[in-house]
Amino acid sequence: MKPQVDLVPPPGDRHDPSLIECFLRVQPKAQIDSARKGRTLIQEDDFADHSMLLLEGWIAFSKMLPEGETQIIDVMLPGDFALIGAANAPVAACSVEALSDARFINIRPAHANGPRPDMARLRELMAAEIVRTQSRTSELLLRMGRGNAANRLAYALLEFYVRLEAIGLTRGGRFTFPMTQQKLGEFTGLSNVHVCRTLRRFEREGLIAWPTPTEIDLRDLDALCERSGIDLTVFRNEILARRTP
Amino acid sequence: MKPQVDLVPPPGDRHDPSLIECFLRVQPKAQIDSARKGRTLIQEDDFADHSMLLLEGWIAFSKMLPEGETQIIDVMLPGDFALIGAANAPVAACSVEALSDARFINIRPAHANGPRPDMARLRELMAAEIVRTQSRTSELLLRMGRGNAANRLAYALLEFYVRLEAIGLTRGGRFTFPMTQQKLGEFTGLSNVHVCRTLRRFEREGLIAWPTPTEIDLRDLDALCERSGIDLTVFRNEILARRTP
DNA sequence: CGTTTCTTTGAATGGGATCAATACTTGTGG
DNA sequence: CCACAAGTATTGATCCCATTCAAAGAAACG
Repeated sequence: MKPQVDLVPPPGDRHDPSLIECFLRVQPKAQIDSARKGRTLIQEDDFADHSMLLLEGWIAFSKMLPEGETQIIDVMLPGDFALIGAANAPVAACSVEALSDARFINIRPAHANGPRPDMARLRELMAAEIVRTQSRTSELLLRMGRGNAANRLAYALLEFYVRLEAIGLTRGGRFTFPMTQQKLGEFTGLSNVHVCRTLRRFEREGLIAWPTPTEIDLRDLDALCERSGIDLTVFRNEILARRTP
Repeated sequence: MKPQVDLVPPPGDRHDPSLIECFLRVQPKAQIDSARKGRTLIQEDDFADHSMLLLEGWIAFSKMLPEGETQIIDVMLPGDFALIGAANAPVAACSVEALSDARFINIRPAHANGPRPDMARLRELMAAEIVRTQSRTSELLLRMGRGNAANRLAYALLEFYVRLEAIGLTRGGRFTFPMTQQKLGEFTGLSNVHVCRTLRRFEREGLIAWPTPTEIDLRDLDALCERSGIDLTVFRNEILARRTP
């Protein structure tokens, strides 16, 4: 696995420190955990009062109806922060599962709520990450309630693309995509069958391509934006960290 | 309008201070704003770096697709706290609209991030509120992706009931309900027509009743739980503040 | 008391689910 | 290295839930 240094820009680079940098400065001895693909880290309704910082890999938050129907609520990508529980709300709303091999840090409540100025700075960055998580979930919920299959899938693909591009994990419109069509259906609220149909249509229309089984290539961003009802500039402004305020 | 004292339990009552009490202790001179029913307080994509504390009334957070289709993301009830933006993420993901006459306080970022212990306590309560908001949104998203009309509507009604009961705004299964069927459709991702049909079916089956046009009465909580796939005990534990940890 | 907004009900349409069958991958152990 | 199993992708056929369109009551409101 790659070292976490990937997420830390070279010194001298003029930028706001990332949440990870900031946290590691506050808690230099934080323990780094890892999980293999498919591993469930937390079960819905389990006790949990902590947060999570993802260093590497993809992680899904999901919920299930009594009959077993599953919905993925959010996907964490490298560098992301997520509130799972809090001291006064110590119940995990979602199950947490590794969609790929992953490395992460668990943040205990006491690790961020102290009086020191560097912790205050850390909290600012955490608050911003929470706002962006809420933005993503809102966009997804909007399309779950009001969009059709093409709208939802175009949105999902663009969301992954924009977020991965911001951390340098794309080449052109191409990126590693570790989700099966089943999982993509759980994210978009569609059956695996209809995910397949809709993606094949996108492919026939030249919107996307599958260069390898584990990669995807967005070939027509404008068309995908149009289908998903997204304005890329506005969208980036909403869900990406701004490095130079 | 009622005084904010409604939300502050009588002295001598053994309990954890609510977020509102805690905030008013930290910022006693905070300005209280009010808005009439139907008023839009914030527009999607507007600048916003603050949070909101609702003292009285119902407030909706919503998003819109380019064609105008609207989805309500979350509804705030009296006593609720919501993160709208942050210093490092100063964009509102949602529009904010008063569903009834409402009174609220805007919380600036600097008002909660200081080193004082009472602010640390306030942040603990804020973090818990954010976790519960995420829980609600996750439950809604789950049903938006995987539930049918009956499931979604039963969930929505139960969510309002459980939250209102916790703050003493119900009598039996009965409570004031200021949303039109149109708005309820925007919350559950259904057309107003289908909301009407499904609610009438609930009524015929004895699950609910409309004692007055602005009130609703949940007459069979067990049946509503079964339709929505909710276990009331677990659900309360997830979305309600615990007053005696 | 007229006007707007909201609710209610019917009929027709359609998008996506489900069921089913076949290929294609990937991984495992003999 | 191959045989087999398990998971994943693809495509067709059918069905059903919810949308849309339409029109008429009912309630709220100035």
